[in-house]
Amino acid sequence: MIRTRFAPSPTGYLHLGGLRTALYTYLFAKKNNGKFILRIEDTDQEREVEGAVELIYKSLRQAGLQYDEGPDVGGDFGPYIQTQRKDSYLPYAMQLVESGAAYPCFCTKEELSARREKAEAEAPGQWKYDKHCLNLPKEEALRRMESGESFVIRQNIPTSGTASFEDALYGHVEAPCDTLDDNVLIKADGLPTYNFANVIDDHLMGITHEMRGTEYLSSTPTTNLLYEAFGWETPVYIHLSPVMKDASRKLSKRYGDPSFEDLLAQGYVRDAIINFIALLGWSPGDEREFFTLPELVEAFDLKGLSKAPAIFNTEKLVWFNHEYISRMPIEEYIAMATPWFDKALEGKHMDYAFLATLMHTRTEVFDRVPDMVRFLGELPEYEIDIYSHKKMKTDPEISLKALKLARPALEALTDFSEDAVKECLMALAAENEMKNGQIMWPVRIAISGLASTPGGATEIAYLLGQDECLKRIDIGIGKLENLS
RNA sequence: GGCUCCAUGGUCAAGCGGUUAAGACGUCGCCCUCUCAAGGCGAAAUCAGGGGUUCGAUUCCCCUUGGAGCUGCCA
Repeated sequence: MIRTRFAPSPTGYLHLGGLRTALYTYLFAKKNNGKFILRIEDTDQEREVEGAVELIYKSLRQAGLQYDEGPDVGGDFGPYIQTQRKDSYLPYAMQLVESGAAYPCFCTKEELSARREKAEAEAPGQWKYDKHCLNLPKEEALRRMESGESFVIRQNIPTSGTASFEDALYGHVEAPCDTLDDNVLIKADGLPTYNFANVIDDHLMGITHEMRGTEYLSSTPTTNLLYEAFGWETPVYIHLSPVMKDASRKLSKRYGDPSFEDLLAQGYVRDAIINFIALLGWSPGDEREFFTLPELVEAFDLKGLSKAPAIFNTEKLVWFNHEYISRMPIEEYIAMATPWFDKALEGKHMDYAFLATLMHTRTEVFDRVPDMVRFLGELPEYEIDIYSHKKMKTDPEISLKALKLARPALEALTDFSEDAVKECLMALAAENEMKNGQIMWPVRIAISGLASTPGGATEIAYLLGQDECLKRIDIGIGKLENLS
């Protein structure tokens, strides 16, 4: 039975790189009929952010990545929050101390930094812990530990040879032991470090495949030594390349890059985000590009994972979002768009269902909707030069003529439906031997005040209603008459 | 500095010794059209550089260059 885990630290919101790691971890488990587990790694109490754990639950749920075991859903291998497993780590560390794979260290931070400073002066960048406490007599060490003296437990890395592991993606990775440091396993506060907690918990929770970011690639030979020291079977390692903002920066909150929640709030739809994220660093191997979550489960394969970092390209996300929005049923669109319509048209009566038909295929991201429809609520200021359009063969003079023709014709209409307006305006063009565009363009400009709009003159006229249309046409006529 | 990893168009990427080097986004052009979108058609654009190995390298090896990560009592 395959078991994978997503193990975030509660240090803030779920960023997109984290979301992608969670996604792949979920997909791999589900593809293989395995279990997907959530574990909270909160051993760094200082960095913990209030409410971050709940945010992780919420984001994962919103993303549709339901975990089979986790803090808020239970499971047979709990607790799933590391601080709640606090007491289970030290005995394992002591087991290592017993076998010589680890040792207690009483060096204070002050002593350490003094020695480090001195060493740096002689050989810059060469400092490693000097194994100062390694040779303390065992009895003395135990006595000092029991006396309540502050201590940490360090991993005893061999001074020669190499440490290595096999990665499903990167293959054989090895590092010379003499470049590795005697890492702290148990901190002075009694809590384990990431590297140690991870080994213990993954083993205890029966994790078979360890998927995580490449930032752990170079520390894995070291931690793999721990598995060997315990005599435990190692999981399959699968390191995932990072999601970048540009060629040299990772996506990060510090530079204002959006989180999953931010994207949702901006009006990106969940499935579009997931679809896009899935394809950032993974390829199905064929030319499909639209996937629902179940389809991703079906298609997912480790072989499609990319080793190189992928740059988060917002334009493509926007494209995906547009596609997903265009494909959603109109009812769903209306429901999603209404709050955004309200934002720009508050208080105005308007046929939202009709407006939705215009906006449906024109919506890329919902937060762009208000600016697109605002002109319906209030006629924007505009320059008369937008009445001129070469291809439509219009200029201010023709426009004035068109508006003067359209004004009474529209006023005479008793049915102001879109079809009726269209019929009326088309007839007008024909009667006066004008091109359709020579009527339509000026009318649209007059009633919208914009060079480009969602929908044409007749659709906008219907939405605005007869009175508002005539008012706006009068304004247009006024502007054009003032010209001459 | 040391160690580890990575490298196909602007971006995501297919390719896994012989291809006209897919596809998508974006860009540009044309068509359609009452504007804008949408849609249709088309175009430009990639194997970082240098050595090998081989009959033949985008593909395998080495070096250089560039980038990333680690080098914390952070994860």
